[in-house]
Amino acid sequence: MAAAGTSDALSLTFGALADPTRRTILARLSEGDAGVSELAALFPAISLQAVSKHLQVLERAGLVARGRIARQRPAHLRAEPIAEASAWLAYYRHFYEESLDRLGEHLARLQGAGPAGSEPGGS
Amino acid sequence: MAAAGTSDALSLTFGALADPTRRTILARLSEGDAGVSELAALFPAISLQAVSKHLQVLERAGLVARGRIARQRPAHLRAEPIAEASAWLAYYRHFYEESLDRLGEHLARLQGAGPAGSEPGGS
DNA sequence: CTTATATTCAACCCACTGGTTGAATGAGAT
DNA sequence: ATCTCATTCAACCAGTGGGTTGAATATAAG
Repeated sequence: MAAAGTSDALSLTFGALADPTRRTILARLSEGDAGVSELAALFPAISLQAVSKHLQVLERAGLVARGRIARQRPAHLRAEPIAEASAWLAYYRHFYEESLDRLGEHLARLQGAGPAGSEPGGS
Repeated sequence: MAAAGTSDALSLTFGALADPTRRTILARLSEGDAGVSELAALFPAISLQAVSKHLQVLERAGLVARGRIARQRPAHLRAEPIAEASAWLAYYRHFYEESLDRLGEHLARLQGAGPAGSEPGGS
């Protein structure tokens, strides 16, 4: 069902973001463009082809654009869909801001413990 | 292959958000708690059981908590995972803010001005 | 032209997802 | 106890998703 290619932009974006490998790819891309092999080197456990597929998912969601330099097809981060997702989430902001008032400690944990390893935060 | 129940919180959250039906449920819940039948009434096209399953997905992601009032199990919005997702996305904020503000920044630089940048404000 | 590099295509596997229907459970109402 | 409403469980189906391997397609370099 769901007609296979008919998902809306938000669903594509959240769907693309729902995978740790892809989030790591985006984090890497946030530090500069990179080709498939270069990205694949970050994931010794999975094949180059799998990374290529991840890139295609990100591309379909509009989160990366691909160029062509020599025989490479470097991926470039596009943040527009992230902005859209962010805007969608922002609607719920007052809910968690409310709970932040009551649960300051929990907030500290959310922001401090944060995404392990692969996630952004470095540099 | 992801070991079935081993996804991290962020993946569960984004995964739960990647479905329009579930996003609609959350939107409805943002206006007040509701039971399954009440929520199912919003989706004449799909069965009550399907809605119940969606609720379970949202629950697994921590986006809703369930209570018990009479013979109903009202769903209640929990925004903490949204806050986490928001925090993750926030890392990429400067990318889209940059493109929105690129012209302004460029002008500021030409004038030798300091940290001009327009206040993010909204979001 | 041949070879090496970078990436994609194709076929396949299996787990998970979104949906269905039908039966089972839980808890008020009578 | 029985009936009824609200919800979940169970079995099933088709489609998708993440992964694999092997072959194919550019493009650069010798």
